[in-house]
Order: sequence, then structure tokens, then C-alpha cells
Amino acid sequence: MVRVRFAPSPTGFFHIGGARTALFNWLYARHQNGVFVLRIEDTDRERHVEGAIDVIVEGMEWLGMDWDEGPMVGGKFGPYLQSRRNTIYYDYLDILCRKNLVYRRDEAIYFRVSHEPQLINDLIRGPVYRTEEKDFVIFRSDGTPVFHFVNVVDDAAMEISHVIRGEDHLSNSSKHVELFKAFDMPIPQFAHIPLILKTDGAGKMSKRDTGALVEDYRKRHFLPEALRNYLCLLGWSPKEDREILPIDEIVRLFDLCDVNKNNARFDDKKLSYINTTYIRAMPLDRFLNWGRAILAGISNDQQYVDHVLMICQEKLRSFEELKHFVSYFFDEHFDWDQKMQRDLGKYNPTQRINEFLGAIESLEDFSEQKLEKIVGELAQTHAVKMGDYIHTLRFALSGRTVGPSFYKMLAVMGRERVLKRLKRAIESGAIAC
RNA sequence: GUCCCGUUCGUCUAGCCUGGUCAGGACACAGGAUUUUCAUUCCUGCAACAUGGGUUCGAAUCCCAUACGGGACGCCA
Repeated sequence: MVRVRFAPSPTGFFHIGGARTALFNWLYARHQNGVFVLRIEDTDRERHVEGAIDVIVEGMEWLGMDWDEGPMVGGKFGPYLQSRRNTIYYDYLDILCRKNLVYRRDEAIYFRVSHEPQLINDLIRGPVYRTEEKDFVIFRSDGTPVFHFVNVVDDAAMEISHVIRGEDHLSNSSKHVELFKAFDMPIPQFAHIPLILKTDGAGKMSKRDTGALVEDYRKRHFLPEALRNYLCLLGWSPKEDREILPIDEIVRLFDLCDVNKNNARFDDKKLSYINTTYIRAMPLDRFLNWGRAILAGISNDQQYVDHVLMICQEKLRSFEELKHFVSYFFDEHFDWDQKMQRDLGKYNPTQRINEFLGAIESLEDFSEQKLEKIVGELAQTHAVKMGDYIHTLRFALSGRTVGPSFYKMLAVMGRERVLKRLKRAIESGAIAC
């Protein structure tokens, strides 16, 4: 039975690297029909942060990772908060005492290392040998146990079969192997996954780097499955020239032996591309739900909001930009960009608008198809390109040169709103010449 | 400084185990086509086996060295 765990320290943030480590553990557990344990390593009282566990729990849930044992769900190896496991740690300390493998110095308790090379059997890197040179502290002078000790005790007590963690722990593993041996407990399989490096500059991504926190992507309305898909691609590949694929498929294909050895640099451009791809592929009802939530309160006319959303899906690059992308639909007092106005002069904008106004004055059918036909006829009659009308009218109606498909925009705005806006554009002098 | 890990286009990667392909894909970038603009879509282009040695008829692929990058050396996790 494969039993893996994600063991974060509750710092108040959910780091993207931690999320990827959690993800690889989760993928491996699901691929192997094993058990995924969430264990909170909150042994450091000094660093205690209120609500920090919620940040991790919510981040995990947002990314669609469920755990079989841990906070909220329990399990037979609990408790799953290290701060509640003190008696277990003292029991294990006794084992080391009886074997004379510990000693006290400056009130702290040290573990006596063997000075022999330790084999770290790593599923990703192959066998790694490392010798621990110095005895190390397992209980602080205030009586609390430290990471190396609790980590090994809990992995042993919780019968963890595979330790999947960041490569920054590879050098620590010799300490851990010595402890497993001292407890006469089976040594788990290790799998040290590569680190995520900063987008630019040297070193691994840290909390302070922009884009390093899972909660930020949530606030920016990234699709969780897009972030998750991208994270899978950092250090692992589904091969066969595929990149964007459903999580079930990733679960099916994922295996530790296919994880890369080298570190990966975080690329927000690629993440954005994947996010856009996921947005385009959203079923309409889900797209509407997301859009409604982001545009909540922007208008009392929910049907109008929905119609606006529907014509945006094919153009929107991120939900982060949605509010700005559609703002003019809901604001009758938007401004016209002066600079763009000058570029429109060549189309004889006032004349074009008046011609269009004449054509729709008594128009009953204000549909996308009908409007396209009308603009086509106008262009032919006046021997200009359809683009001349489109550029001019879009600017007059929105103050922008970009937006959803033009005829869809007209149809959604409706005849009355279009008439009103075109008149304001002319009267305000926004459309010169 | 000591120890550990790594090194394929600018970035993420396939290929490496089981030597023989014009070293493939994606993002980004550049150009073109379509489109009413932006976007989308499509096409094209740009661009890599860190270096040196060895083994071999033949090395991205196996071995060694060097360089470079990353990590660990806490009473943090």
C-alpha cells in the first residue's frame, strides 16, 4: 500500500513550490490507488501564525487536491498536527535513550550520528550516499522537538511508504536515514523533486518573489485547473508532445520515475497561455458563473450582464482583465481616448456615423446578421471599406479600438443604447471631422 | 569552505536506460495568410545537446575531468 504525505509548515502562505510538492504526492497517491496524508508541521512555536493552516487547506482544496487522512478528515494515524503529538515524540525519544544514541548539551538533546555513509534510495536520482558529520539537535532546550526528529517519527508512525519532497531536503536525508535505522523502522522510498527557480535572477523561488503564492493566483481569478496543469509540467512531462490535458489523464500517466532531475524556471507567460486555453474551453454555464461572480453588482440587469459575458469568452485572455474588458458596457459616461481619436480621422468618422444612424433609424431587427448586412450595404453604397464603419463605430460606442466581435457588441448593446451613445459621441466632440 | 544534486533552443521539455532520426513539441519572439479592429485560427521562420578528453565504425545518448548552475551544512521547516 502506497502511503504518501504532504507535510507543510504553516507559515501563513502557500508557496507555489509547496503546492507542486503536494501535487506530485497527490498524483502519485491517486495513480497508485494509495493514501494521501496531509500533516501539519507546526513544531516551531516562535513562528506560529494564526489562520495559517486555513491558507494551506483552502489552497489545496482550490487546486482540487483531496486528502484521505489529515485535518478535517481525521484518520487512524492521527492527530495530524504535530503540535498535538508530543507523547508520541517522547515515546520515540525513549527508544533512542535506551540505545544510548542521545546526549544532553546546553539543555538541548543531541542525536549521536554514526559517521558512516548513508544510502538514500531515491526513485528520481538513483542511489545517493552521504555521510553525516555532526551530531544534531532533536529536542530544543525548551523541550520541543525539531523538524528532523518529528518528520522521521511521524513518517514511521504513519507508515509512510514514499517520501516525496523538494530537492532541498536531499542533503537532510542522511540524518533521516540514520534516525529510521536507530528506531529499527523500515526506511521509506525517497523521491526528491527538482526545485522551482525564480523567473529571472538566481536561486529558488521564495515567498517574496512575485507569483510565488497560490492564494495570489486565486485572487487574480486564475482557473485552478490551469495552474495545476502548469505545475504538473514543471519537472514532469506527459510526453507524446502533449501539455494541456485533464487531471484524470495526468493521474493515469504520472509516475515518479518520469520526474526530471533538473530544476525548472517558473514561466508566467506559459502559465497565462495555459490559463487562456482553459478559459476558451470552459462550458458556457461555468464561464457565466465565473463572470457573474467577478462582475457582481455592476448592473441590475442580469440578462444584459450574461449577454455581455457570452460575447467575451472567445476574446478574453484572463478573468483578471474581465472587469476592465467589459467596463464600458455598463458605463454611459466612459471617455474617449484622445490619441486613438486622431488615428480615426482618415475614415471621415462623423459622416460614417451619420450614415449608420440613418440606416438603423427605423430598423426593427437589430440582430448580428442584419447589422452585418447593413454595414456591408453602406460600405458598397459609399465606396468605402466595411472597416471604416467598424473602426469608427466601435470607438464611438466604447472609447476603445479593441473588444468583442463588433456585430455581437452592437446586438448586445441594443438599438436604444447604440443610438444614445452615438449621439453623445458626436455632441461631445469626441468624434471630430 | 565542505558535502550532495544537476547541465538539450531565451523558457518548459521529448529523445538518454536499450549508442546510428534533418535533435521533436510547446511558450516567447519575428514574418505571413484569414478576419471588421484587437484576439482567435492557420502557415513559416528564429533558436539547443556546457567544455575538454576517453570508449566506439559511429556519442545528445556510455565513462572521466573541468566549468557553470542549484541545494544542504540552524536549538527554521
